[in-house]
Amino acid sequence: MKRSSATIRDVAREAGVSVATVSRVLNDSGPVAEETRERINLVAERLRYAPNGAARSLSLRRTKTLGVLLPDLYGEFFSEIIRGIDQSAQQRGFHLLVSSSHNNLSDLEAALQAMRGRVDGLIAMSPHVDARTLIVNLPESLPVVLLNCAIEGDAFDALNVDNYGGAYAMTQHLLSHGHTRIAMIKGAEPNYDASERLRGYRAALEAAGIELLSELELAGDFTEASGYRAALEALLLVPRATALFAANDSMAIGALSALVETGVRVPDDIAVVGFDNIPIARYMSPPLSSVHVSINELGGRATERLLYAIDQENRHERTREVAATRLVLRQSCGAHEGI
Amino acid sequence: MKRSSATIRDVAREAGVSVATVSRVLNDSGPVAEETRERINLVAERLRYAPNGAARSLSLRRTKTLGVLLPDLYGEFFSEIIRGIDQSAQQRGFHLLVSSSHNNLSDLEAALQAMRGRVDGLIAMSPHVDARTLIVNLPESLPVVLLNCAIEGDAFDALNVDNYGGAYAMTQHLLSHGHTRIAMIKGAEPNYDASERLRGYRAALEAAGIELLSELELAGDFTEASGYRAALEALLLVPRATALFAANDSMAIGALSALVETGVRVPDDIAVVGFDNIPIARYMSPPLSSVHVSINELGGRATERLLYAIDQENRHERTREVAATRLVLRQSCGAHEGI
DNA sequence: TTGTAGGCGTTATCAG
DNA sequence: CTGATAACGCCTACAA
Repeated sequence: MKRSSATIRDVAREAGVSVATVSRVLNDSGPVAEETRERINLVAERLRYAPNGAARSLSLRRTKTLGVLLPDLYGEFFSEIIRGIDQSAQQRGFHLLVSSSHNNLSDLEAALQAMRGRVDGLIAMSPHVDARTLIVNLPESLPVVLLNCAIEGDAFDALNVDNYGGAYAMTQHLLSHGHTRIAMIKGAEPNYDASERLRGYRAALEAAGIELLSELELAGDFTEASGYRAALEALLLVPRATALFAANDSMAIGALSALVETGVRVPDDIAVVGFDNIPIARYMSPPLSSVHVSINELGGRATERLLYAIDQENRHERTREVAATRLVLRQSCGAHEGI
Repeated sequence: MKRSSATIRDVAREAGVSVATVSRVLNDSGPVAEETRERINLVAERLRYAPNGAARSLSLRRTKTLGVLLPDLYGEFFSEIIRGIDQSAQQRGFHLLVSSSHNNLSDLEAALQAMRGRVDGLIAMSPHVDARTLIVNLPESLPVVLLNCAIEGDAFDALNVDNYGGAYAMTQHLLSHGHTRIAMIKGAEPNYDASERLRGYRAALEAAGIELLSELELAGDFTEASGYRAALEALLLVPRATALFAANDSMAIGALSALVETGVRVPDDIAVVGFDNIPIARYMSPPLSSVHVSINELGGRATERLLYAIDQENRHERTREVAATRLVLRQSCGAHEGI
């Protein structure tokens, strides 16, 4: 019973041929006599031979795997996005090397370093990541697609959600239904999505000639718990806000829960809306209105872009793409009844 | 401007030393004069040198990465479990090669093959996977931890949720509160979790001397949508069921939604309970009672086990571990009011 | 159609 | 302390 597994040499020896021939039949490159081919296949199967990935990558200079850099895997948003990435990648025979939860910069740099020679390209999604860090830590030959990052310059391909536009549109919608005291539950602070959504909210209010009140901008960190707390805070405002715009659905769901518990009716007493339109939003009670983002499509799109960049050996134009959002109006904002 | 990135040779040449010395300072193995060490570090930094992972793995015979095999990444359950795995892995400096969405067997086999030489160990979580497939497709030297798989034999380390016990306990709880007509929304069919949970439900009913009725076992597939549909079906039963036990929380949430929409009060008219206790369960209205599973802890635990196996070079006893569950009773089952 | 040999980038074992 | 040099497992000219 051998300790380590069969190599191409073992197969060659058993089949009485050279490694070159074995390699040829396994990748069917080059001509091989039908008879030897069969013999080799048989031996390979018997020995349960499978090529060693590391050796293969080293020799071929490509790994057939994509690196995915994430901030943290919490919640449905990320699970959806990875899902989108994985589906597209798998379709093209690529694997995923994921690395998440980078709180500090050195963690991130370490992860970046470790990707070297292990991936053919990289999808980076840390909202904290700035381009500089990436440029410094990556070989220029590695194709990169930035997903939802605060981008500066045009060194990378980038894919962003229209956070600003979505927030603007949703705020405008609330305004058009008579709300003037709209509170926003903000996202985690140094986050790009968070600040863009806040910017959209503010811009819409200003465009409507409504004064921005800092008391209406409530702290949050994208978790249900923070949405819950923020909603309780919102109830203390005088006069009370008539609408609550959470920077993501998780917080909106937390807020809904707080309101139900305190006997505040949604949407009659207060309207609630979220952002992302995660699958579960539709099943809340009342069903949650939200700014729809095609999350897994976003992941898929990023993968396509990356694979293209890899095919072109990075000799393509860098482009920036902004994924549109659209409002999905359900009962939580009272749109159905028309306030 | 060089096309490909710097190798250890480049660093050696620039610093006027041999590759061996460079390797020594980079991994600080072996003694090196302080002066040369500094020089090498400087050059390495200037050249932005980072060791090639593939070459490193090939030479060291270990990759510092763990393979993760998943059925599909849908929903909060999987996102939580990967999160748990990733956290533990990262702590020990390991990366994750994930591969999911294996519908057919050949996909799975391909993924397994591709892991060869790319990972130091494997966490497999497909509820469809049977041990045979794994054994046949993996080199015996690769440590494997089975997570929530239908296991047979003792060829692998295994970690399971106490699906049976949890379902039994929850059913018993409902029974003890006077429910006798308890409907179960089943999980996706060939799934191990699904069948174990069903088995627990049935056993509890039988133990209470209650007849099993097939009309009370409703089809589901773990998605919110299927829970929604099942709840509507349940309402058609005569006499109506007084409690609804969904095989996971997503379906329970779908069911809640359907009940609210049709004006059926929970828990007054019908109790609803789920399984998994995903983070969002607590924020439903009414808050969802569920069988708690420490999901991300489960992932973390699996990782620990795998890392241990790797450390022991697989020369350890295989063990099977069952993670306990506990009931988390919130308002959706009326436990607070005591039916 | 097949085999030989060199290289992919590192690490590690020897001598010096 | 440092430098050759042989692995690691695979692919691919180039020769035969």
